[in-house]
Amino acid sequence: MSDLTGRLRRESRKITGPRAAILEILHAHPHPLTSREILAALPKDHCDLATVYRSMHLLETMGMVKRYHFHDGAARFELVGEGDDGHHHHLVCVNCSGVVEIAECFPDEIQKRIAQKNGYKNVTHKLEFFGTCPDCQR
Amino acid sequence: MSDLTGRLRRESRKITGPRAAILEILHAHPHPLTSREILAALPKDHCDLATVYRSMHLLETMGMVKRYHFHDGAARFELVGEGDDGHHHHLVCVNCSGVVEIAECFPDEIQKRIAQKNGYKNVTHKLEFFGTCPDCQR
DNA sequence: TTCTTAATTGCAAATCGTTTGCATTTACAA
DNA sequence: TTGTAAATGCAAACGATTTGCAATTAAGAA
Ligand SMILES: [Mn+2]
Ligand SMILES: [Mn+2]
Ligand SMILES: [Zn+2]
Ligand SMILES: [Zn+2]
Repeated sequence: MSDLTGRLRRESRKITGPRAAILEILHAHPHPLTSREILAALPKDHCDLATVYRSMHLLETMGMVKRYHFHDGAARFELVGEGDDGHHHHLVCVNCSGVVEIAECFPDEIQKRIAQKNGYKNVTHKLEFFGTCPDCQR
Repeated sequence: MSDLTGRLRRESRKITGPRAAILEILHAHPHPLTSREILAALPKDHCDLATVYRSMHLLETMGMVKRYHFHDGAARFELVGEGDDGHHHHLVCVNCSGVVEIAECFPDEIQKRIAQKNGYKNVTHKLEFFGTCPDCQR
């Protein structure tokens, strides 16, 4: 947690109450959360939704959180470890929205081939899996 | 094109001016288009944006178009061939938004393994590649 | 510790993509 | 030709996100 605030300080950003609280929430949650969910999880409902949005934007540009998009329109955020680049994928239940973290990734050789074949540089990917979780299969 | 109207008729949906025009546009464009882009491409600007949205919704539930999400918030649509299920992916330039159609797909064995390991059924995936296209590399 | 100031916040209004209610029009089968 | 369900236009409603602005505050300097 102190390493998180350290990263903020290093870029001359203030360590404010809302930010510390948001980082706590993200730290305590293993899965992507929407800005609204973060706000709801915040103790004492003490900051504005706009502040959550602004915080997520800042943390994202600092590489401290990753943004994900599942089936609904809302963005979801997950904390990224200090060294880690945070790249990974999810398996989402189309019925209950339950999320499973996935270790597998798109094969790098294939991605390299795609990049080269089309002359694109710095190619990355967004990949999410969708299906029906055990609980939702009747 | 007649097979498209046929699919509409088969479900007792009317073949209206706007719908025919929208199908023309989609047929003429090889890449995903936003509702707004479709409206702009429409001859004589003759239908309402709400009608485009309603049409895309209908065509999607009929399996005639596929919906995609790239980096911005807008949904994009592509026509699906009659027999085809339309599943495929794109390589999008993060600078100019140029799109390349990609033939490669996420390896099925790995997806099966992911599904089985987590007890999920009917697992599918959404996968898009992002990078810098040749023109945007200076 | 107090001062100074740029960074941050709350609040409300604005934006953007998308949806919806409703009165009016229209495709098309009988 | 006619009856009727389906489709449309228009404007208002929506949900997520952004932004302008005046008031507040963290944190380095003095
Ligand atoms: Mn995750
Ligand atoms: Mn395509
Ligand atoms: Zn990956
Ligand atoms: Zn695929």
